[in-house]
Amino acid sequence: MDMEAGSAYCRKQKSLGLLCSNFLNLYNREGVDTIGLDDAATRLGVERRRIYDIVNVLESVGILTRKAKNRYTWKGFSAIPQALQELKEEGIRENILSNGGNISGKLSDDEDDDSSSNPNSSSQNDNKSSSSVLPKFSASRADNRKEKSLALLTQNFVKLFLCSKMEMISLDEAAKILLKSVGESQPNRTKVRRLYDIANVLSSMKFIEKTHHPETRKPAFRWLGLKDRPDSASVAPVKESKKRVFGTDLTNSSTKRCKVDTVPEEKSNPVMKTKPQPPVKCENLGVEEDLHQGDSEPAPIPNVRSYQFGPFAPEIPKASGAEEHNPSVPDWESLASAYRPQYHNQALKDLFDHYVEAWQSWYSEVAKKNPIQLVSS
DNA sequence: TAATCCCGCCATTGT
DNA sequence: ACAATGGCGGGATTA
Repeated sequence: MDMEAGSAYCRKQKSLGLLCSNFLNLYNREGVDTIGLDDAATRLGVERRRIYDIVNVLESVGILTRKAKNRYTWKGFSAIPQALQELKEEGIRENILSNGGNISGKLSDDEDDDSSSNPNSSSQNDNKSSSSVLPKFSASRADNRKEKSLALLTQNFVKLFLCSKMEMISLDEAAKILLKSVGESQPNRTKVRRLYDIANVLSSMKFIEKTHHPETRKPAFRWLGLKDRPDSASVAPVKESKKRVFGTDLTNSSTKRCKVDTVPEEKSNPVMKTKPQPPVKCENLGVEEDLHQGDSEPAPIPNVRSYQFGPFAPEIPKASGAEEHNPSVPDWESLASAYRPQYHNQALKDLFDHYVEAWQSWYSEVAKKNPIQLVSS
């Protein structure tokens, strides 16, 4: 029975990784400096919950910072090197894998340079209470929650790669190692689930890539991080114009999986809360709908929709027709340029180009200063 | 079947 | 009290 007509639910189109890619190329353009969660959710066509996931991991890597309620500040890719550097230092300092017990308590978790301290203040600050004295382990019961946060898990996961020598880790191992947090015990079934989420978004940014353990054949992830780029050489910069195009919006969403639905059985109770607003209006987001910034773009887009993988979907679908390149994929840059060609979809091509460009600029930024160089605070 | 991981309920925390 | 955040894990989807 059933009546699916042409669209079947496809989990991959709703993955966090893809969502992350969309998020990135939606906000990674000049003019953007602040991001509203509601706006993001609407434009990307996903529920708020998912935005929290994305934002949390992106913040862990320095791309964003929370500014206020419902609002994040876009720092950009250029903030990554610094963040990773600090993450690395922190990791070495406290953690030290292999451990011996656990990461010494957990004190400072956040990183980021943070702006300088307020210069203002001429003197005694006022402020209310300054109870924090820092001594006394204040293992606040409250912060217990943060111990398990996605953000922290992300940072620890990254630290693991940054500090440890092993460069191929399976999520199970990672979960086990990262279990050092306060007396957690037991199986971390949940933790692994979270790790999958994290791995997906990190993969979409190409920080890591999925592979297989040579021996075990078991799936594992390899750190790509900011691979040093030897000389630019490849990648022709700015090939075409098209700096900020984006008229097409690729939303995930189309055919939901939904939970309670029209089940042919079961007592459907009255009262099912279900979602208050299921109207997933996804289909095509307006091309013009938009908001601040006068981004007027004629948007020639021919109605895109199928589109199956973002420019950075993990694992390149070998669907490519005529491609002659090694499967090893050592460098993204070369691969990227090799790929650029055929894309029947104009919009997709533009989008891809844009991303490549952004990535490039980020790389050059990184290239200027070695990643392994302590930055003077 | 095992590996992956989306979805959204609902506990927390913020205002 | 209500709104914003975000653990958590059931179970659908994929490999």
